[in-house]
Amino acid sequence: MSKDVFKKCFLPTLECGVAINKKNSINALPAQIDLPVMEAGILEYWTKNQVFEKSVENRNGAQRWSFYEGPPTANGKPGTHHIEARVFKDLFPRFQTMKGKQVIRKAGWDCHGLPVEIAVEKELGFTGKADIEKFGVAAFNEKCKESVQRHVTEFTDMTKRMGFWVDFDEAYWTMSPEYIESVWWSLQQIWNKGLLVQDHRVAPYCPRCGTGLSDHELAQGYETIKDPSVFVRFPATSGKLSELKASLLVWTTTPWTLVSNTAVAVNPKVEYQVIEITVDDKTERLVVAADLVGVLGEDRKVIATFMGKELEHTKYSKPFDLVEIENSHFVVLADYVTVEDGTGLVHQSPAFGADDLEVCRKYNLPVVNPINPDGHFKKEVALVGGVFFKEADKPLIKDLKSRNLLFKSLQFEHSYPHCWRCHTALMYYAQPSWYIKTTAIKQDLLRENSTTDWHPETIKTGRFGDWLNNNIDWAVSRNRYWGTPLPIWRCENNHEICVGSLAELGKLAGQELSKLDPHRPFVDDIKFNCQECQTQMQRIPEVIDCWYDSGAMPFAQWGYPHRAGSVEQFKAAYPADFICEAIDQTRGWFYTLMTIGTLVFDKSSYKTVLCLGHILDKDGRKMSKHLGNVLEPMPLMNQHGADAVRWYMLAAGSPWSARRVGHDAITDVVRKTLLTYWNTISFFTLYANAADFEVTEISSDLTLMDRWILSELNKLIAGVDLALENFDSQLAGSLLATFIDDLSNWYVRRSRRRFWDGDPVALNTLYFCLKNLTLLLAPMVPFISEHVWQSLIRVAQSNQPESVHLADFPISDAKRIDENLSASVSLSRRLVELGRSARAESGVKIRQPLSRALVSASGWEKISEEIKTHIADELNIQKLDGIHVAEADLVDVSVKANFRTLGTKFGAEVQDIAKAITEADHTLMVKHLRENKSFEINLKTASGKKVVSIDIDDLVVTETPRTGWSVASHAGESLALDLALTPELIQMGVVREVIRAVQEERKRIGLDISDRITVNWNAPEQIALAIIESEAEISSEVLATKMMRQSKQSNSDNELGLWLELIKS
RNA sequence: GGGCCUAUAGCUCAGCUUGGUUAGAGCGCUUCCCUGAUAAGGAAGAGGUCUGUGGUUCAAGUCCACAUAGGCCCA
Repeated sequence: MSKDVFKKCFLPTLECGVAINKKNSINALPAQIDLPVMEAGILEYWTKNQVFEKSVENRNGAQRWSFYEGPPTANGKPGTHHIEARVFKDLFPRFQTMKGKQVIRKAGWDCHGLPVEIAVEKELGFTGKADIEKFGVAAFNEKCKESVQRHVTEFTDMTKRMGFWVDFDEAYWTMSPEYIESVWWSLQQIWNKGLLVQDHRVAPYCPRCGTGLSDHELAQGYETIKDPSVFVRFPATSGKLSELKASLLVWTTTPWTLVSNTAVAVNPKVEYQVIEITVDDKTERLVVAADLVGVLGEDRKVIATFMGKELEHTKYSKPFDLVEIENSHFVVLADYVTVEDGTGLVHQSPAFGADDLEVCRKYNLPVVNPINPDGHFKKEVALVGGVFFKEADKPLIKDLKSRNLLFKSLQFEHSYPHCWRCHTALMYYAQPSWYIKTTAIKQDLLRENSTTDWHPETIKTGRFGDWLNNNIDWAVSRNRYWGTPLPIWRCENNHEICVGSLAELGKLAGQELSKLDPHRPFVDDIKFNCQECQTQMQRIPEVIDCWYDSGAMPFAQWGYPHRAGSVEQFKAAYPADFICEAIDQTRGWFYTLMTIGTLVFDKSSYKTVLCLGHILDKDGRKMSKHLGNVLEPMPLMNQHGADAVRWYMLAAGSPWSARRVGHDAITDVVRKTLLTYWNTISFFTLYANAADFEVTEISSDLTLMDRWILSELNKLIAGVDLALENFDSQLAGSLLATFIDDLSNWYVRRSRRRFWDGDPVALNTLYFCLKNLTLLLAPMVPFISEHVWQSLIRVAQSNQPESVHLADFPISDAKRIDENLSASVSLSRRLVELGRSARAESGVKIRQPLSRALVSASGWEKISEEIKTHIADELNIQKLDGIHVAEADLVDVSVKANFRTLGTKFGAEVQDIAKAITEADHTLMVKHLRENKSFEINLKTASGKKVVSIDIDDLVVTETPRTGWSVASHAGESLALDLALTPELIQMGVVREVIRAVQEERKRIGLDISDRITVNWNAPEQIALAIIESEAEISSEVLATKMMRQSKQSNSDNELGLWLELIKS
């Protein structure tokens, strides 16, 4: 069907909400469906009727289920990974809404930060901060703002297309003045607690560009280079090491940092040895970790052994005397020191190493930095003054050698970060920076994490728990332009004040500032006098980490506490019942959200978190522009349909494990599940239309098949509900797919005749199943379920809600669940499979009736006559019997040990028992067991003879007739077909062939399923006799009012030699 | 370099919590069958060193250790 045709038959139904045909009965829906076209219509319907808005309003006064939208950074085009998170962010709010909760969904946009700045710099062709300053901060920030707005449009389009319901009109923007004010307020709270402080921080820094680099920039610029690696002697000058005349042996790959050497770190728990070696007749003593003495060569002697902690405060003579460093040069203890490479003694230069800085700070050691921000040693430094840091290695090594301090020098190949813009080797460089002292609230964070519900659970104590346990203070300031300005003003005498709102700032400055753009450079222009010393205060230059912005969204999205009504809005939604992002957010948003919540409110911002795995390309690699394997979301949805993509993300794999995405994979799941569902809908409408079906209560005279499918349906409702409560969309998906298969390929298949006959009970049962199935599918595949709701459910029941998404989630009726029936039907389906297998094996077509089959299976006795009829009918067999009716000596019995039961009973003896069972006379053993319930086995064991008793459950028994039968068996169940044919059976086979031929002809010439016909026919004599004899049966099957043999007509070339002509009567 | 996650059929994935002797599903492939849901459905077959190596156990895809590869985060 073409898309245009489809639109025609689809849209009118939607427009008026009722069927087009005048009887107000159900329309037959086409068997094919074009998902993308259908979805366009649904999107229109939702917008026009404000269905999303209504789904929220409908739950006014209901229990709140709070969802926080993690704002995407609008610094580029949305990718397929953005769909992934958004599918899950949509599913659970829809589900909870249907369950009766109110779920307010506020969109959000993360606007600030280096990623945006870099994108703009690229656009403008900038290479560094100097270009930005030249261009002007105001103009640059304006460009950033424009860039954000441009990309937000693309995100909005994608989000709407995929059916993610979120409120864009009320979206929060982290760059809006009221958002920034709210962030300021929270920073002031933290400031007031004394947890926002300025400190030195060692960060990767490009000396050429004059700027620090973010981690994400760092990751782009690793290059493999060769560096010198030197082992240097630091002679001890105090304590036992000095008495032993030993030198500390220190290893480093950055000799240039030795100029500012401040201390040597050892691990307190590692064993160190004083080793005496002799090289070229010179004997010396060196200190290295016991595990690393290998670096000293083979010829060595242990003089003394110390634990690292015993060496603390041992003084040594410093390697260079080029800069002044007071109260320093002794051994310090640090847990991070390892014995994996080097010597186990680590040179400390706090200006150039984050670990070094942290360790030295504990010992109150000074931070000395002999290098200018341009990467060159300060002019006044002897030997290397004015030299670029990387160039200083050579002269320094030469100098060490001349003073006999160099023990060994090698070349060392490793990957080292370079500036991704100019390829200059980066320095780790100490810069003043603002910190939030998160280490001070570490215990609170661990407490909050312990009550957080993580999915999957391993993250809680694993990745996230580890991260919290190793928590370091949050370096929150950035020396950049496009970000929330840090609201701290400082005077000449270093008095500082942290401002919490524009009103407060206005008061301080004595001017009306409520309309001030709080961004740079405007905010930098606000100056006022210090209240303590009256000198001028001006804002410090830094902006804050954009991760703080997004982590502040629980309150900042409402403009809390400044905006009117924000206090109530915040309280009603804090903490969130649900947040959901991919795993890379453990140290990102998951962390900042919990940390800011705990800092400001002493309570984490979320109760439950779903942590998704990443999606990968079809070859298992991550998607990146660099590799060119990115799947664009819009074309993906326009090709397969948003529902198809959604179903794939939700159901084809676990939410929390990484998954591959490719076109073929999506096509597969759609064909299998969504189209089967649609086909069943289409099948139903075909017969409901023909029968003028009307919905009624579930009838009391249900058939066994009806009771079975209703039992399965109620199990499904309970199962899907539980799975979705546990955020396990894969389980929900597989339960739904199994039910769709049960419904389509067993219930409908086995009940076809009832549908042909327009049986209202069957139609009503199927309708009830489809309606509930549609409700269950609605949160996962909102488009096709809405389409079915509009074109079937609301047509059949005009009193139903105007959208499936305004309906309530079904409630499972435990009274309708019948586990015994379920087990029986399940067995019957396995037996049918065996029967088909036996048919295929023997080459006797199913169209050829057979007289009898024998069944051997546990549970067979409990199977009702009605189910037996279904098996017989499906296999075209006249009579089914249990194997017990056969003469015992005609039956083969084979027996295998059931290890599961035997193993638990007998443990280690199980192998001997299994052997004894195999060797026993199976026929006798089974006979004995059936009569006496137990059977004794004589075992020969190492310790002598032993008798053990087994029962029938310890065996897997397979019984099969010995001769003249076609047998199929599996796992202890078997079915045997009696292949003997009689003339009567053969004639019945012929009749079936004829009926099939007529039906095929009916379809070929395009008759409607209810058209009555006259059949003109001819056939060879033997076939003709059979036809004449069974004329009544054939007529009724093919809706013939008359059957007339036309003996003059010649035989056709079909298998029977049958000639047919059908005339519509 | 460290931590965590993943590895099962040609492809996409279940199964592992709670070990049981013939490891499943769908798609794809081959050969058949069925025929008023028919561009659907069914059966059989080919296709698996359950990444590898050790260990625990009567028994390991499943539990443990190590290794390899990929992913994520951190250095």
